[in-house]
Amino acid sequence: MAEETVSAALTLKDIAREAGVSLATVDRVLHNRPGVRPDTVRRVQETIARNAFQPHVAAAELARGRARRFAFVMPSGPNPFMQQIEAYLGEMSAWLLARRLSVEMVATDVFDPSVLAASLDALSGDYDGIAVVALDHPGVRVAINDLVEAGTKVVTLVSDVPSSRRHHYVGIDNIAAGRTAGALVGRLVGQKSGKIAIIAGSQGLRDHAERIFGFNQVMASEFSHLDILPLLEGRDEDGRSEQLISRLLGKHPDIIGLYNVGAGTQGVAKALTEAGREKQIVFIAHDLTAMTRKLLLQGTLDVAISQNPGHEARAAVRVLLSLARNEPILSEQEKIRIDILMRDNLP
Amino acid sequence: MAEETVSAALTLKDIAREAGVSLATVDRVLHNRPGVRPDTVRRVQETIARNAFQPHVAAAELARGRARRFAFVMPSGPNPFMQQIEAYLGEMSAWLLARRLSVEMVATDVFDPSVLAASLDALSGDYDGIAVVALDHPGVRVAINDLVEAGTKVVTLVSDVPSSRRHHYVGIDNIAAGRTAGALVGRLVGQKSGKIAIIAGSQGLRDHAERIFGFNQVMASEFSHLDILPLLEGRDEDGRSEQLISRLLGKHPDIIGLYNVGAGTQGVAKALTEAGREKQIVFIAHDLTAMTRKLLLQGTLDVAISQNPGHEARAAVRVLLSLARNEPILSEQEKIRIDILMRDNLP
DNA sequence: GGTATTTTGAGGTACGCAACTCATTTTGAG
DNA sequence: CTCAAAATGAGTTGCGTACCTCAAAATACC
Repeated sequence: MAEETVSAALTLKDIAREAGVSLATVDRVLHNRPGVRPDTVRRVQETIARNAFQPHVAAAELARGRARRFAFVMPSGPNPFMQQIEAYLGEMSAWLLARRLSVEMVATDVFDPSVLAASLDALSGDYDGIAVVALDHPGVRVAINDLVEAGTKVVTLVSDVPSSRRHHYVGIDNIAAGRTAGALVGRLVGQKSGKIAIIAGSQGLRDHAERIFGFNQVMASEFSHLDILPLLEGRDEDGRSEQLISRLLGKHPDIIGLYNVGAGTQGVAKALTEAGREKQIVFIAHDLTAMTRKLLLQGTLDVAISQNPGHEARAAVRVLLSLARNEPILSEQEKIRIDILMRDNLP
Repeated sequence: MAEETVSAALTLKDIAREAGVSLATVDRVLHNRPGVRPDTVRRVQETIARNAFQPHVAAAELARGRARRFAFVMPSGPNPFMQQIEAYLGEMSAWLLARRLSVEMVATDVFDPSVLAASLDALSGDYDGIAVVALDHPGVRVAINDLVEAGTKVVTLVSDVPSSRRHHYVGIDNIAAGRTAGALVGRLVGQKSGKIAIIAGSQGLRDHAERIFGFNQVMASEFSHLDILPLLEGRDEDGRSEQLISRLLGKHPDIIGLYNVGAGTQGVAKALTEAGREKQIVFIAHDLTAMTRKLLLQGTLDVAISQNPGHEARAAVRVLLSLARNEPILSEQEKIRIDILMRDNLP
């Protein structure tokens, strides 16, 4: 009778034996520690590659002892989107605890570059990884690069700083989001012709500017028969947005579409319903909140374009963890999709 | 100077001390082993709860030694959707290896209840968890229940068997998907009136039947001015679907909307373009493949309703793993969304 | 009361790796 | 060839849990 061939998973010891070196040397190679001849490094790495060896993540985690600390740098003040991210992190607490990970929230004024940069500087050295809702500004870029230089893993969240050396961006392509909004407005107004209104928080916000850009791109190239009204800026405030839209509706009885790029959706909706035109005007906005959900079900809001905040929170944690462990990232998994939410596919 | 308060994570030893029992007893409680007085069990559990203690997953994983084995029971034959799931599992191979997990594919005729049930029976005892694309049939239900009874974790994938004792379902709500399709057709045809065509693989397939149900529901309640043509059955084959649609288009010059419930989208698209009516007719189908992607970009297909196969593959693995570890499941994370994909939000 | 049974304690081993020390060997420069 | 520096080997310890054995204590039963 043949002996049973037990294909037990390989261990570092097996790699050491096969490469003809000691465990200590394999360990040095694996962690880029100095004191190994380039020749030997190659030999060990080849053995690892040939056997498709992966260190047992549980053993590695257990052996390193210290827990990993991550920080989420988020805007201060009451921002529903950010509050959702925080809530989803809370839902993960058992998951985090079982892995001995700690995630701390750091609130700061992310809209002031020097304040944000100072906040980031202050975190240096204390954390293994940092997720930050960042403004794209030279000072912030430098602060991020300093963190990376010091060995901290950095992930930008929701808003990217592409010119920095951050390891990863967790968020959507806002130009594509704007294009999606444009295509939906154009398609949903049907054969009618008329005016399209567009309101944003501010053109100075990178994500808003990008959405507007994508929106205009599609409107110009595919729905040029529609008349786009000049952009309004509502500063993401309900009151101001309502005022602006009310006035606009009064002036233009032939508005058939409305795109709200940023927050303040409640104000916009109020203006629409008070004018009694919520059924005639195609209304598209961003993000799924309790309020936009209600508006979708009522029919006031036709489409909500959304990025899943739960997914973003979890993806940021997973990416930071993979980076800290020197594990490959499942890019498909961590990519944030542009969700088109209508009444019937509400999650 | 005050001593530093090191808040090291709790261990089983700490729980044992605080509960006034030995490590062995805590272990017995934690793993539901017999030989502990109910009174003591409660005391230990309370201590665990009071401290929000979570066993260190890495230590637990390392200590148990044996690797976990999972099986994916999938339809045999060339099914692009299933091939995608397989491909995504392949992308996870490093991730799986690092956790010493093995995932094996088992192809079978999932459309024959007795064959499927026999396949499931044959797997009993060999696996820690099984994900299965299951037919909803009494024989299959029994096979699933037997597996659960024997301690195997079972997850239904894409197609559910709600009456069984499976631990979890990874897939979408197909009624909601049909409703979404209906709402989109209704909205996108605009003010026009005319006929709506609908073609499915077979009404006998549970997912198809559910989508049709949802679709008709919305059409009846909200777009009753549209004339729904009798359902065609294309058996998910391109050739047959093309024939059926060609004939239908010839008979009805006033078709303005078309919903393909199942596969065979290529055939349907061919019939549309050969009739030269791909721009006039709103066309909605399911799933994102290389082909539907092309059709979306061309404008032949207006919307693809999709469930992310990568997400489904990963969610199934994660859920099986969490179940095997007796860990809580992050339900938000594992919920599969109904994706509305248009040209501008293609992933 | 004594005996059988149940419950609990004490302790050990193993899992695979990180991180470290110290001794030894090899290499390279002069 | 000599000596210093670099490279490598050999070994230890500890991480927190699972799983096991055996003895001791507590309890139940008659």
